[in-house]
Amino acid sequence: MARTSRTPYVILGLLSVEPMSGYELKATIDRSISHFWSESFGQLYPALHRLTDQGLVRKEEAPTGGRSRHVYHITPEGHEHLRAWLSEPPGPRMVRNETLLKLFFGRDMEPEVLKEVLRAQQAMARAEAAGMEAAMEGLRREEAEAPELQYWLLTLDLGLRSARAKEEWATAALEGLG
Amino acid sequence: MARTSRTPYVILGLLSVEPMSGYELKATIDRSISHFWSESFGQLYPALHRLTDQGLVRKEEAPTGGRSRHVYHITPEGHEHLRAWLSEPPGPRMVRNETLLKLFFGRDMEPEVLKEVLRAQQAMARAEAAGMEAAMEGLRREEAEAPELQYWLLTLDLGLRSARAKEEWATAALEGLG
DNA sequence: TTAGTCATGTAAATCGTTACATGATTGG
DNA sequence: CCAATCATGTAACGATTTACATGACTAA
Repeated sequence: MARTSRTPYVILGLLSVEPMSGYELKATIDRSISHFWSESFGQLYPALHRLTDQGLVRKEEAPTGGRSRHVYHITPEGHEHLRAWLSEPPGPRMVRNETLLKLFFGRDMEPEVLKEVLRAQQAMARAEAAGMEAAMEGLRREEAEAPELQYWLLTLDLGLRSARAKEEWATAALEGLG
Repeated sequence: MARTSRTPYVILGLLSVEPMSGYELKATIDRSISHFWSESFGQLYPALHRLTDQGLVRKEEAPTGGRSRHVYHITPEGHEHLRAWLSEPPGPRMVRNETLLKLFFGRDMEPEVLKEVLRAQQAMARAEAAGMEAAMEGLRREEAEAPELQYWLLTLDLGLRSARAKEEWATAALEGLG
């Protein structure tokens, strides 16, 4: 559990790029920052209400036909709030890696199971790296004019390098196990 | 939040190496798996009680003078339970990286603040890599005979490679920003 | 004597996921 | 007509941290 939820900041950040509905926020999160962040509707909708009460976002009714739809806009105070958070140095990440936890106790695993876990990690890392590369290419093509492009690429680049490191690690580990 | 807590498995895993008290479990976690896992007393003590009720660990009174102390031993059923969990393929990790979240919104940051964040990441990654190397050397020296050695080194090796990847990423990013 | 460490525990508060509930629209 | 998608929300449950409470032993 984080001492304070980051959900409001994710919302403010995304709304600073473009006004959106809660549903669209969820879709955007899943599409563009899912490699390092996730949110559920159960967090998003209540957070949007709180942000509205605090005057950090403004709600606008924008129904599609008879289908209700609320588009949220960031307010100047909201933008200020976002910038204040961005200026704070990020605290120490909370680390919880279940795969490493299992490997740490690898002595109690069947050698074949252990190798399978590593092969799975290797394959996943390879796929992840390919995904990052594809996403980077896609961004460069489709968002060539976006002023945020370099920042978005930055996050993908760490994902790519991490995935490659993980793949090399799994490969080396499998070799080491014979 | 994880659907089901991993705390009991961490406990079983560590107790499979050596019987320990709750306090020692916490110290061991902080010392040897802190680079990929953490637990708090608020989780550990209740979990130890539950595990005792389930017969997966056995409690033994081992006071130090007038200071109460409970040493927990893993039972055969506990070991079975641990092995069953280890055989399950690890699920997809939940990803939440606050630093990347901030960088994603880097357009709203002062360029100097952004660079400072990256330099801090670079320094942290360098220190982390050095720490991993030191820990690996330490393990190789002090736990040379431990049958778990190669598994422990495995987790440190991923930490080392990831730290290096991060350092290279931060360096490249700083160059890219001019 | 006092700070630090060893040692065990609980309560409050919050965070976050999952499941559920509801209803309109669109495309096959 | 039916499934998928768009759209908004709540309730229940479990996970986790933080703060608090208590007390003994140890070394400066």
